[in-house]
Amino acid sequence: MEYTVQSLGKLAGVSTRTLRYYDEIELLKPARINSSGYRIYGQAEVDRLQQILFYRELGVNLERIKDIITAPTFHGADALKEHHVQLLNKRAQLDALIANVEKTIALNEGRISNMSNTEKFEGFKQQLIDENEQKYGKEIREKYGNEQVNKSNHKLKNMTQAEHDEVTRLGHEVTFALAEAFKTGDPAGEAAQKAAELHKQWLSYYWSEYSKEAHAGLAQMYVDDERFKAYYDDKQPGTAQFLRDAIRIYTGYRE
Amino acid sequence: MEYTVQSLGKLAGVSTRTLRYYDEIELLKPARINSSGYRIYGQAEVDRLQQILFYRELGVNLERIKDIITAPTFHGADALKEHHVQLLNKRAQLDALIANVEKTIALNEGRISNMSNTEKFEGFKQQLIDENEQKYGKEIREKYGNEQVNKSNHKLKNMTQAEHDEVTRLGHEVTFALAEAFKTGDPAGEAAQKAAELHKQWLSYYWSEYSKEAHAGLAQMYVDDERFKAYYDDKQPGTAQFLRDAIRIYTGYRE
DNA sequence: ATTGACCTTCACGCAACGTAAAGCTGTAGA
DNA sequence: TCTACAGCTTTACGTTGCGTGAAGGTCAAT
Repeated sequence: MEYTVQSLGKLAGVSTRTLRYYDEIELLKPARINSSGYRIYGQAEVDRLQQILFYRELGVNLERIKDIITAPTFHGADALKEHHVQLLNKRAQLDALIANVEKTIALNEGRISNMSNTEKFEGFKQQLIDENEQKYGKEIREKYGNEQVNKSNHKLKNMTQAEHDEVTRLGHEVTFALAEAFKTGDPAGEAAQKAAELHKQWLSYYWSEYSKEAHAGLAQMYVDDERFKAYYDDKQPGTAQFLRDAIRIYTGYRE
Repeated sequence: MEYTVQSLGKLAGVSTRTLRYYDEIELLKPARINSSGYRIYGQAEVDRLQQILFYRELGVNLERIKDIITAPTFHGADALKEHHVQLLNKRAQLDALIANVEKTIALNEGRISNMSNTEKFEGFKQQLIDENEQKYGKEIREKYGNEQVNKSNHKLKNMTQAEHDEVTRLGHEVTFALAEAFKTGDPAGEAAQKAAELHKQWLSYYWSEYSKEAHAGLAQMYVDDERFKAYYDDKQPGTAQFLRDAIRIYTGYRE
């Protein structure tokens, strides 16, 4: 089956402008251009568009979608499983929001007597910030100084929902890549270095400025600090140390 | 309890920039400005912000949110119930999307053998309907009752491609016949009555059950509502009113 | 008295399209 | 064969909802 802009748009529920735009930014090129200059799409493009829309639904920006699905390492089947996890997350968040609106209605009707202002905004954002601050904030401050953490908080505070989703997604990617790399056993190998790279990207959402030294220092902290260690070693003991080694090599700070 | 931009932002999970922007567009003004020019928000603003975020979550644009919640007819409690309905809809859509991704995974793994291209976009398409809902749904509901709109959505969702093509074709026919009839200037004439008849046929694709009263009511809405009026008056001003008159005669509801 | 985290007002930037404008193509009907 | 008219093209400016400095005032603590 072949599609023109209009028929594909109708099928997928997007505008023709959107398809032309996706062509323009090289996110989704038509299979071919016919003799009259019309864009003609085939089955491969239909499937690719589906993938694109999954990512878009999760709030990933188009530039990153392009990077992801054009990467040589991209594996459609894995991506779908990741979508599945993310969509379940999203549904959990939606459930929280529904609980919120139900509670607010109950409050209005006098069926319950009080509701804190904090509760009134539950479900709009994941409460990653507070959790992080409570669990690790204090000790990180003590050991590694206030400055970095403050800056980190500043960025987190001003993060949009989309960015927040993005950083969560990146976090999952790091975990996944790290688990894969761990199997190879080689922290200098390609897989491990890719994981370190992803970790840097993830980190740059928390730090206003990146430095290799700080990155390496953090990696050491992952090993020193029991909680961080537990987090990374959760499924595979030794992962925290493996990550530290990979990052040391990545940053060039080997001692 | 009083809040500054930052504390309110933190509470609600929005950036300080967002709050200043909402002030700028008069969507959410602070309760007062203190002696140093700082924005100070109180409880009323907290509650209003919650309402705003509910609407925003549902994809309503800020201009419309402003119109809705500043309208003299606005009733917070009713709005919350509407949010509840909409959020449940959204969850249903999300479930459809999750079903989609699960089915796609099953297809990839060979557990099922086929999946139509239409199915591959299920759960995305639903969004289009939601958007329509948000744009027009609420006002139509308010004015003309809930039932009709719900039924309309249901039919639209379950339409096959062929039916969809047919309804589109019929829509064009209506437009064409109406333009022809308009030239005669006579809403009781043969041409105009033919157009009204076509309009009824077209309508029956959206409504599960036709009634003359509802038909006449809709025709009146075409004149009352600016968006619909603009649609029909696009090429020939006065067409909306002409159609209403023709339908009134056709249905016998001359009031 | 100096940090440093608050706050303020401009003002430009950006993603992801929407929306004409101006013109070519393909085919169904007079 | 001519004429509509939907449907395709490119070009280009407009819009929404903020992000992101810059330049500077405020407040509490050191």
